[in-house]
Amino acid sequence: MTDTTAQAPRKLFLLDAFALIYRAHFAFSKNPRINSKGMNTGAVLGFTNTLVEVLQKEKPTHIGVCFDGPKKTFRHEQFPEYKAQRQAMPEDIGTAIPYIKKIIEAFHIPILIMEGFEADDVIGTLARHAEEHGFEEVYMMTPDKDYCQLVTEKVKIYRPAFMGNSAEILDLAHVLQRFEIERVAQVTDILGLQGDASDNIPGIPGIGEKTAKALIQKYGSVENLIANSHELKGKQQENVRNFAEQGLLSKELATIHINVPIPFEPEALCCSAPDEAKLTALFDELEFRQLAARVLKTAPARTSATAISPAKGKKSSVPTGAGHQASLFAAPVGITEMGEEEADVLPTTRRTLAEVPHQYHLIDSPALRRELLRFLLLQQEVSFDTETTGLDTMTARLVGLSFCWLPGEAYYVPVPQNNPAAAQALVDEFRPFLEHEGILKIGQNIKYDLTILKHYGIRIGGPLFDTMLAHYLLEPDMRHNMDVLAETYLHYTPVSITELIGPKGKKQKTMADIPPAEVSDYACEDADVTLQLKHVFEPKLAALGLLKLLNEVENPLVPVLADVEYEGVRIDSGAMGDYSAELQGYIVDIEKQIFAAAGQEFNIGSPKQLGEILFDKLQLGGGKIKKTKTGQYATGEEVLSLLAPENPVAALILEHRQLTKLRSTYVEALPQLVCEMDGRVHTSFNQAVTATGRLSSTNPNLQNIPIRTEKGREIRKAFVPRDANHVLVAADYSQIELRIMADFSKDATMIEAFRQGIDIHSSTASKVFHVPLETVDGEMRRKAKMVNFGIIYGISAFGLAQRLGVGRKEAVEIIDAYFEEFSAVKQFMDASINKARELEYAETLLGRRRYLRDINSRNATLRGFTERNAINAPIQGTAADIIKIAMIRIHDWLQREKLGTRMILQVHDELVFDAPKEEVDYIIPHIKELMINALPLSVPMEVEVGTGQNWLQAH
DNA sequence: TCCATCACG
DNA sequence: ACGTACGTGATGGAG
Repeated sequence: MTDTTAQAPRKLFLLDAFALIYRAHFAFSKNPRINSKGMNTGAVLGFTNTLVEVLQKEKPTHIGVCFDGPKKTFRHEQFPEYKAQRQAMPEDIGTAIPYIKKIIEAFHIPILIMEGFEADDVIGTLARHAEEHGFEEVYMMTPDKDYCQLVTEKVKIYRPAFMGNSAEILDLAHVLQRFEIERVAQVTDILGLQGDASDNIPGIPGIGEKTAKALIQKYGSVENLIANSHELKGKQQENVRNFAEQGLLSKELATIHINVPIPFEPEALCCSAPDEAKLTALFDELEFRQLAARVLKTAPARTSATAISPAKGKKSSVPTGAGHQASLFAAPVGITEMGEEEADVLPTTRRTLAEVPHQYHLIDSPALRRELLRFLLLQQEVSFDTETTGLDTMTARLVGLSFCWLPGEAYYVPVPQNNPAAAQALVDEFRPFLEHEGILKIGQNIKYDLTILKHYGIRIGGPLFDTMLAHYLLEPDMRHNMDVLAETYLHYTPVSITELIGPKGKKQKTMADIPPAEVSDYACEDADVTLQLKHVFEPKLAALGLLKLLNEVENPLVPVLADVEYEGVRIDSGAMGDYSAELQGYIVDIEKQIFAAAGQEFNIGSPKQLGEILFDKLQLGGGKIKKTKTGQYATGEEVLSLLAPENPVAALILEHRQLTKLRSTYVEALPQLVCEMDGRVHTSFNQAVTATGRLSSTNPNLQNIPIRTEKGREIRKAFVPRDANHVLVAADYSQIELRIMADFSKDATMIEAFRQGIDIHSSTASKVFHVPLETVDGEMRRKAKMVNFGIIYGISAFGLAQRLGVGRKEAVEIIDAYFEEFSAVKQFMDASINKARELEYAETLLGRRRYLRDINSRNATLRGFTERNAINAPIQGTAADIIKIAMIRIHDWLQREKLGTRMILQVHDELVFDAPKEEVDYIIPHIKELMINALPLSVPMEVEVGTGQNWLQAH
């Protein structure tokens, strides 16, 4: 960062022309740009936009555009099938290329082509030359991931911006993290193993992305993997041995060669002013008026696609350590010298504790503890972490607390003696800080710490900031472990827990087995890293307009979920046991019938064996036999239902499936998870896993308890109130997602139906089938219901046809009729996709994003998926936003009113409460009101509430 | 560890 | 020409 040279830094951009042209072309393929002469100008415009943007925004000192050379490359000689699946170049691209070349020339940018080599070889070679010539920054501009193998500290990938979203720079750390490798050269090993369908690189069968990463992590290279194939097991060993050569060839094909005989002439790559006359003529001919205005007049400032909203709340003036006198609390030192704005651009090697200045202190005397507490109470925000004996909050015991309020400086307070009373005493000592309402508490997955401390009678006070949730809003579909976050955003590798407590085993050590002096660095580091992550994430969230969502929804939801989990749900284990026996009786009986029909015994639960019995032995299906993608017979619900008329055994198998599912997943599993202390099950709600903003529930999953079938419903009878003085109260949003669709689309017909309180599926049926509401029959309503679901999911004729069991033609007619009647819905769906194409993300009413980076993919299937996501994600996500707000307000209200009612479950559009009988009549209208008004829409919200002695009754 | 299957919204 | 409804988690079987 200390640049002492007089010369300005040299910055080279190398563009992969064909990759960018293809991407540009397909980005416009859905609504092509045709000029008055009938020419499809999408590719030219997209490419030129990209070029102009990089020139204006990145201001390179040097630039070159590389095209694939003519003739076949050496790769085709090695492997004739190479890129054989590639379709011929679309005609529109063929006509675009001469124009693109002229535009590049008008910009005075050299075009680089080498016969017999592809652009990636040329770019790789030139990038390496440039680095050797001392260029400070070299960017390979391409959407192609193969280039990852070329990335170094100086050479990075520049993934171009498209239509308003910002560009992305992939540096060394990104690449290593993404492929989970140690050296970028191993990218070729990964690609060599897993193959690449688009280039027709075969790879090794049975090895996909996951396996490839794991194998390369273990063996380092394809060659070494083959040499050690004796260590592999079964089919995998067989495949690696049989396809060893194919694997090596694949690696070779994926390897970019950086020894292309091309001279490196920096002067030739120098940027210079464009030939404006030529550009004017070209843009005129192509009818690029806006572009011409941007390029040829003044250089206008680009407006950002997102508004930057200032951070809300108090201007924090965090006391720095400098003013404090105690020697312990010295001046701050940082883990890295990196400023926030540099963090995501700078590639650095990842550093560890030993390489970085820090002051971590073990606080192990009463005097030091008192002093620490005094300082804690002076702060406005503190990150803290609990060290415990395990991850299960119900059984884990506290081992120590760490705190940090200045980067690089942290404090660890161990529990003085290893006993519960000492832990309680320590917690009590720090209670004034922990319960302080004025201090912001920062943590990574802070719900865990809240729950641990709750067992010691602490209710954490003050606002919360969870770095895990902050990152969840920034990158919803990535992982949010602290270690990954530290590597990505701080270029720092924290001490691993394994280093401290040893590998997993039967004699697994816990924190309590390690001397506090050794735990101290680890614990301090966690609090320190968490604080630094907060400082990195906050401005990013502000820039994307996500701070409000974090501070007003996600962070306040944390203590609510902690309470919901802590309360738990009582399960009637006796009833479960009885039902298990009953189910077992049915299962044995059905098994006998199936074996009789099959003429032999076999494992009904094995899709493989079942397929062989049904299709080989019994010859069912009359030739029309479906296979799964792995080549086995498909025996899913759909297939078996089709076979049912042909042979009664199919229906028996379906029934067997249902019963064994109920037994193993619910009836047997749930009682085992009942906590001995209180007779309740305590699920975990994960707030940072779904792509849309919903919660998920694990261990056990209480969001998929059966209800749709009679035998399944029985299970809900075992979900009971805590005691005889309580009842369960269940409150459901009615049709929340369709109401959101009505609000988003402002469709008059749909809004009217909701305002009048008409059954929405009947209403839809009446419109679609053109009959009066009164004459809508069950069958019409059923079909309309499926259509309504389809609307929320981003409808497709094929999908609807499948669900309705009708032909595709009829499905198309129904959809057409729907869009005729609900034209605003159709417009909204189109607009959603168009918006997502520009932004490459979709957002909810509160600004929660889901990135849709494949929305402009040229792979039609992938693009189709992503387009449906563009419609579904805002709807599903807004529903999630709404119920989260309701949960926070209801929890808040129950506390303020000091009521005994407890929220005990959330199931996406339903909340369940365990309520004292005498409170029921009082709480119901309030809960309804709080749910209805959580986020008012232009259509009324409806909430249905029921009560009962078990969850089934409460519906 | 992956796959197929199926439970829920 | 292709292959499709959206979002989850747990299970048993097979490699």
